[in-house]
Amino acid sequence: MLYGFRDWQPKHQTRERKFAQYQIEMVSKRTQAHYGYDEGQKPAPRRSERTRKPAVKVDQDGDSIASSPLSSVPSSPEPEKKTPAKRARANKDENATESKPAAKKAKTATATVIDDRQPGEIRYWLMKAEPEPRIEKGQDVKFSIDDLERLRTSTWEGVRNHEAKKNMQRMRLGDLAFLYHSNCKEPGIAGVMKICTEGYPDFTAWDKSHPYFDAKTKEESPVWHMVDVEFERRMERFVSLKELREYGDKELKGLALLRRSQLSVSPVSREEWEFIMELEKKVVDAEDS
DNA sequence: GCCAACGTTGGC
DNA sequence: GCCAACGTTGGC
Repeated sequence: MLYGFRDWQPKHQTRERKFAQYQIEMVSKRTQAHYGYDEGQKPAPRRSERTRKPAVKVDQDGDSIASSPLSSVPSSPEPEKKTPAKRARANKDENATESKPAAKKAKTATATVIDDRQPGEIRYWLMKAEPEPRIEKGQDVKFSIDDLERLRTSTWEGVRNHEAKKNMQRMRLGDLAFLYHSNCKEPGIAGVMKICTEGYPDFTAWDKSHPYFDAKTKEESPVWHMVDVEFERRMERFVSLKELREYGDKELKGLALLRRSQLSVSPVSREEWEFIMELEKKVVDAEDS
């Protein structure tokens, strides 16, 4: 398993070395290829478990750590958007929440984010992908539950919104996420995935040929981060946005997907997660979809 | 294709 | 720091 880029020292370490700092168990081929990972040298699983500090410092827009070692971040680095991004185009809200007041300070100081997760606690997320073909810089950025089922694991690159990135940085190994189909004929939840690496720099951001290239960022000081995800299962039945909205003023009143529709990576509370899992089991009439 | 809701940019 | 113009997301 990858434990993230906490100790990453961008200027002094080779890519291979950086990669070796991870604990690897289930990592997408793309990540393996990028960091020169070789099966034969798989590091022994580090059980030491990461010790998490109670509080972390993150700059206001959640960037935390981008230019400095992640050490101060509770978790991992930040994610990004788009390759899979294909997945949803980025989100924008990040800054929204961090908002201006915070932003101002951020430049000069860091805001403290409390990592109040209990030991062993799992958190839940929703990540948007675009299942229908869309060409960006000559490449099709579509990504659906079918693709993930075939690949088994995938990077989740391409997120170019700070708030979404921050959410990815808060992810921990073993967290679960809904794969949501967006910007398509029938938007809704298509499957469940497991987070299999914590955040690390999104290497597509400095790849000129990549659809999600961001000319303003550099490998020496990554701004965007991503995670790797693992296919868990398809939903037993597709749970559409329309159906979720039926509970928008009740059980799912606080669901970020409904309240912040432009955020591509958003949190789901345990109650919301369990409610949606129950919804999945419900038998629906064809016309009811 | 339309358009609402935001986010970003840049002039002042 | 304000705010108009513009760009993007994403449902419909």
